[in-house]
Amino acid sequence: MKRKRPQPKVAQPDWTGGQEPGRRPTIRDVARVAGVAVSTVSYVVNGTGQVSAETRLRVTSAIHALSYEPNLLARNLKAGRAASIGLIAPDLENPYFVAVAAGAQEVAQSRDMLLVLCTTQASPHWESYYSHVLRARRVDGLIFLSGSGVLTPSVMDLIHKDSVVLVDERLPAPGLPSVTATNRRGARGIADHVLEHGHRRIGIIGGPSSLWTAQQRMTGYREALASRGIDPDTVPVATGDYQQPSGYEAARLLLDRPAEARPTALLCANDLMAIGAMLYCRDQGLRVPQDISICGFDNIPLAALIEPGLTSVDQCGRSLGRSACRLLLRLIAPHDQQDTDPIETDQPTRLVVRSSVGPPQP
Amino acid sequence: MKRKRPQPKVAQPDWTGGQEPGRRPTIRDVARVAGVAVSTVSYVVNGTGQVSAETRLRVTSAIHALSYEPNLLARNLKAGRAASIGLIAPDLENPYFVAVAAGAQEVAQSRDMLLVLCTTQASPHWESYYSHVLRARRVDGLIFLSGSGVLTPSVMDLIHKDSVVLVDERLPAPGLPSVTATNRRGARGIADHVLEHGHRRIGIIGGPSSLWTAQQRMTGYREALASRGIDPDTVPVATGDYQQPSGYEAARLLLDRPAEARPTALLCANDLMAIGAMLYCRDQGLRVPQDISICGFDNIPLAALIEPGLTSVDQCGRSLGRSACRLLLRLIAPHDQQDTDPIETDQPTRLVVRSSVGPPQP
DNA sequence: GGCAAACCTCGAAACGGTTCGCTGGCACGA
DNA sequence: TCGTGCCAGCGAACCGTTTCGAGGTTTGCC
Repeated sequence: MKRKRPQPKVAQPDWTGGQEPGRRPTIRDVARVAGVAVSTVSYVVNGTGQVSAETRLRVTSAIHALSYEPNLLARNLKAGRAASIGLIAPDLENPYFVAVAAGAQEVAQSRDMLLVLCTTQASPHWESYYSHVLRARRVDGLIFLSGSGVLTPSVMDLIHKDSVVLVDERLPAPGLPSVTATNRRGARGIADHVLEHGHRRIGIIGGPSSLWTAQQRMTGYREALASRGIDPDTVPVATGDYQQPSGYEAARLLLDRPAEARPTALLCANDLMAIGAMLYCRDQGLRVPQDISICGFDNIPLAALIEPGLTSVDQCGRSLGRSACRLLLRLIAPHDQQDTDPIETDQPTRLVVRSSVGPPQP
Repeated sequence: MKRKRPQPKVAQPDWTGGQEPGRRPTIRDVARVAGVAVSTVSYVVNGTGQVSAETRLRVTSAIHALSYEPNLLARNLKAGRAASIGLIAPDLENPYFVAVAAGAQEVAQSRDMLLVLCTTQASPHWESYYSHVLRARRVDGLIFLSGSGVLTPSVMDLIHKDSVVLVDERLPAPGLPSVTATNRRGARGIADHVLEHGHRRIGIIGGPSSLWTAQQRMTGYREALASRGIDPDTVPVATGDYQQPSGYEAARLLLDRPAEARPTALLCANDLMAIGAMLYCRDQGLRVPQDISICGFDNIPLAALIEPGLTSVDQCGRSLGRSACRLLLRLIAPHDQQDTDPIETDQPTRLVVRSSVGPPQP
């Protein structure tokens, strides 16, 4: 059904008439019904330009009559931006990531932006895939939570060209927008807390060593150990992937030995792994904290509910997500101050003491 | 900086030259560099049309030279669809919603679709807002999890006109695509399980009565009670909002009375409220399940980790999300069978027995 | 009365793709 | 030699907006 441009537009049936059911009214239909030019309708819709009260009325009533809604795809094409931001995160199993997403969505919502959610299973393949797709879609910006820690050149390239805010990642080359918590200080603090109870045989369950957060937390632990005269290099370490099952396995690795050689405390690089470790202890009949002390990191809601309550380090994911999104929006639209505000943000962490850490068995 | 159409395009600097830093290459730039028509480039990019090997090579190398990426906004405008689906959910605090989202994203990812995540705080205002915005953005379809239960006429209207899959909602007027679990049967099953332990004084913590799931679960509870000769109308009921604090408050309402008048078991319409109730019991020194039995619904991961383990009804949110997304995609692109497959799906639920339910105190 | 400044309104060129229909050239067979 | 048909490639319309420049009408002021 092609029209070969007959008389300009007059031959068209008056929209109110033969509907062509599937079609949705466009600005042109509105213009025709209202008897004005397309541009005038646009001015009315956007509140830009000068339009007399009478014309405005005609247009608005035409809009209602047709129940016209502007096509945002077209508007965005014209504007060159999709009015949405992308969030790239490893998964939604980890409540911490969910909290970050919730924070970002909260800010996006308040700014009439849409949030596109992409999960990568911590694989570089999906990370790079979504980076490109979102870029091609002209999202206004990206919030990037890497689960793999490998920032491929193509991703890095993109980070330089586009508005990207890194969360939980601070590159050696500084100057890239990023939002993190004070992981190292937090880790050092909780390790101090454990050591203050008198533990000397410590075990560490670390995160994926390619991840910045894991490195930082490990550094914090080692600083605390060294400051108490324990050589960090003698401390047994198992590495997990920040997910619960890996905590269980890591605990088995560290604890499956005679009691007198066994660590009396486990420093876990995140809560999910700490909970995995607690589950292992439960299965083995080891009591927490009497037989073994355990601490985590992140302070996910679960930490408060599990028995015993898990001592952890709070880094409010939601607020991190909010900060990331706000920073991103500032990068996109540098309304006022832009070089006054820092481009990197460190959010303080807070030790949350519950009951999973106690003095070692005499 | 307007050009007033001088010589058609020749005056333009050869793209490789003066870059205009911000600009990104378009299909026209590629065409110019490759020395072919725009349409030819399009054919190469999409693999449609007939293009000789030699020309194809010229085009692809131009594409690489410019590192051209097609503008998906433009493509989508032309196609009239955004190649993405919207997910409208109350919030991300409830792990059940997160599971649904994860399932939907999983399917979307496998189909090269983007997932737009919108949270509504269970308010009709945001529900209607996002319905319209997503429609205006020409998303291909919507997955709708209502938190308010009030489907305003404008939302209903949209549901009829667009591809929308309702989750956890079954309208009186059938024929609307929807995905649910067998809430009523599940509720009846878990109530039976509790009653089999010999409880006679029961309390119910219900969900928001405007919600279909809450109604269904309540009906299931009442059926179970009636079948054991307990008049459901005599059973004390408190209504929460499916969130944890409301469970705490509801438990206070139901349990704050002398032991001999107190329910010995609490049927909670979801896990979050059940956990709230457990927290209240913990604060009051009531032991679960010795002093009081508690059960939930949803079987969120927390249910397995809290002490004591929460007996619940599993409705795999992730799989519900997957089904919803698959159904949606089928509605959008009815490739083969379309009326053979049902448009409404009931996913079976499963009773998960843990240790929060026991016999009443003698 | 004349002129400038507002004030409205309109037409048309973008934005960056896809796709339809057409054409020029070539190989083929009669 | 001349159709015929096919293949590659081209040009232009179109998707639904925004926005610029220009034109026509009032209005205000001297």
